[in-house]
Amino acid sequence: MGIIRKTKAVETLLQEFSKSGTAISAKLLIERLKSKFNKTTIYRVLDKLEDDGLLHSFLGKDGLKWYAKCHGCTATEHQDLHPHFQCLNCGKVDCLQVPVTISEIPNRKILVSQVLIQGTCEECIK
Amino acid sequence: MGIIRKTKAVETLLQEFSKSGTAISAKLLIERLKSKFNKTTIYRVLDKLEDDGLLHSFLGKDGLKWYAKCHGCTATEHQDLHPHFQCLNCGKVDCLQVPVTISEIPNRKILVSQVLIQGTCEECIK
DNA sequence: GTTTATGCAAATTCTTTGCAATACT
DNA sequence: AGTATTGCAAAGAATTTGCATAAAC
Repeated sequence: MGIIRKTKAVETLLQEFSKSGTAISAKLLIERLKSKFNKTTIYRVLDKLEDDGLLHSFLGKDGLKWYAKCHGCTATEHQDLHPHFQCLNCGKVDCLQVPVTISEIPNRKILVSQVLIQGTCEECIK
Repeated sequence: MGIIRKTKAVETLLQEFSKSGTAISAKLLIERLKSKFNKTTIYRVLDKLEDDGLLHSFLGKDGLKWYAKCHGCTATEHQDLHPHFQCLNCGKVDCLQVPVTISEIPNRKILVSQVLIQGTCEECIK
């Protein structure tokens, strides 16, 4: 909630997502930016960016929290439900734009759906 | 791997899954069975049951490991990829039998897919 | 100047490991 | 008897919290 201040940590993290295009785990970001920012800061900024609809998160089978850029989300509604693909060989997580169809479920209201597909990625399949 | 001994812990855990029909988190099982078994035992038995194709696991958005009974899996292949539904109100996780369609992804080999749908469950929607 | 973000250390939470004791076949 | 399982305590790993300092608006 609230306004996002354009601090160094916020800008740096947003840059990481812009230049990568894939999902990135909190752990990886902490490792990558440990000379510049404290891990607590990274966790807090990621959390805030998610709150404000700039990132969305999901848990990989590795138990780590992964973040990716949202496309068309707002602070109140996370619409960007694209599936994620995690390579079981190299661990990389990509955002996919393939459609996932989930039929209506009687008596239940669907708010969010999280699809994690696992397999072998483009690089590792070679 | 190896033969599953029908120990009390194994039998008790399998019973929990039989009588519930829903997915159950390791944490909940530990809480529920803490007078009978050590948490280490519960983690280890769940792990073994998964290895042997009797249970499968996934991570909820809560960061907890959830387990559910497999249908038609073997120790070598986990075929039971039904989606899970987690109620954001009461936290309960159900196994659903609705179909999920994921189209082929070029240059990638799909091995596993995990679908977690979140929303409001039958009870909480009333 | 006031509010919000940051860094550090410590605490939390879930899960795993080592090892001696116990139970299973 | 021999092997796998169990319990307990301690270790691990990721994340969160409290609080004083620093930066943003």
